[in-house]
Amino acid sequence: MSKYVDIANQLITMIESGEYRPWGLLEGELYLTRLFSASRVTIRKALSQLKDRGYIHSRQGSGYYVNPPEFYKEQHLTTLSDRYANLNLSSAVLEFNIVYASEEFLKLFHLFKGQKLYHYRRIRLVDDIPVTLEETWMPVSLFDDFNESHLYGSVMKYIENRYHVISHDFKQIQAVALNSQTARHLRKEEHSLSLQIIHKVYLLKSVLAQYTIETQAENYLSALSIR
Amino acid sequence: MSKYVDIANQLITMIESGEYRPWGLLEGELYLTRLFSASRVTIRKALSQLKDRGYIHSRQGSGYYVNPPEFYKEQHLTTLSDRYANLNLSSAVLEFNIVYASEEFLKLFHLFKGQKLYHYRRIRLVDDIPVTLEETWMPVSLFDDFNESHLYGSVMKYIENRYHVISHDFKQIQAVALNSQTARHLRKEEHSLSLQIIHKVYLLKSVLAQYTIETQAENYLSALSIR
DNA sequence: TGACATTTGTCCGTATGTATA
DNA sequence: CTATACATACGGACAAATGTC
Repeated sequence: MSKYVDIANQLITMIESGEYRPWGLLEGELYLTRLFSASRVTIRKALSQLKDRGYIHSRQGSGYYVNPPEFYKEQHLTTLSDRYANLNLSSAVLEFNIVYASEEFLKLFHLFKGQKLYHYRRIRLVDDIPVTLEETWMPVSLFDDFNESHLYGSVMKYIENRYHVISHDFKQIQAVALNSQTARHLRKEEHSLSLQIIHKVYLLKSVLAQYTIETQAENYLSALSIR
Repeated sequence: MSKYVDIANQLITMIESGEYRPWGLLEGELYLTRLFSASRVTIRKALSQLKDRGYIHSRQGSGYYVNPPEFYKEQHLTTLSDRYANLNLSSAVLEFNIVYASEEFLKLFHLFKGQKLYHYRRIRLVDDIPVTLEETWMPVSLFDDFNESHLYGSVMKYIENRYHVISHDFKQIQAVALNSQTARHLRKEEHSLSLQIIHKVYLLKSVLAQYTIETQAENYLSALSIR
């Protein structure tokens, strides 16, 4: 682990422990260089991570300020396992099979006719409350040792361990009305509105490793931009 | 304008002109330091901007790669004026008035009973096609010279010129079904699904300057995360 | 497999610019 | 006006990953 990541994590722990008031002032760069025995460049890199993740913001000539929890705590637009890090995340598998790729998927995954895809649907639960339903397709040719047992953990982590390179996660968000089956799985009313996030997970270059449709139980996501 | 922003803009122009194939290799840091007569730190800062905005990604030991246009061209989750920069953006004002703040708004804006809010609804059009309907509230006490003429340009820019500090834009996204009036304004079918983005724009500390409900005409947004 | 050059990533010290209080 | 604090920029060194011979 690099030094700035380590420092960033320590600062995040401090902030999440409630050590600072929302909108309150964080220690300055000079103080932090001494506290962590690091150069100013390294401290600034750590602080920049905290900015990107919504924990703090800064004003030239003034200082670093701690953001209120809603800016970093809520349903953010990242991967699911990231969103629910440190939480009691589990899975219920609804379906796992191997299918022939349709015309669209052949093109999307750059496969040849007759090649196959893993296909699964699973519910992700936090503290036994359903938060999303995922439907995913992945090329069999890329993952020869993939099986149902992987669905009970993080599939992203499996892909990372397998290839050591996930370059992109491209997401599109859209509004949907839940059909009766999905609503039942997510314990919502039929026809209630929610958000769907379509993920395209790439390995290298244009190699698409996973196509996922993630249907949320809750009808909101949050994001933050800072100057 | 700082040097790295200038370099970043030049690189973006190069990429958008189609000078590179999607997934193709960008020149290396060393080459760019010579091309722009800048230090490696400055080049890296410029490249880091491009990464954050979805234009490129990098791999240690290998190089910088140009992303396909869908990663940066589409409806991204930023401010509207940012999303449609360089486009022919115009406004149609539906309503502009001054109202007493409700209980909720008094609390949200930290106002005292009896204080007032500007309230407006406007349609934003790109090439005369409606893209969003905005409904906004802003405290009169913060903006004594605000009037309807400002609604035909960027209100964000007006706020920035007025106070020189916008610290945060906190956004929440939710799915909605368009009511008949909104659907008509956005030229969509009644009850069609779309996305709503609720913006809270902050000045300094906890000073909320604007609360906006932005209803999109199109039912999608995109985002990108990169390792 | 191993050695090597290349390229990005991390880290340090230092100087100067600029906004804030 | 001045001190403080963040922002930008330079130069240099070494680490780590990659691609190739």
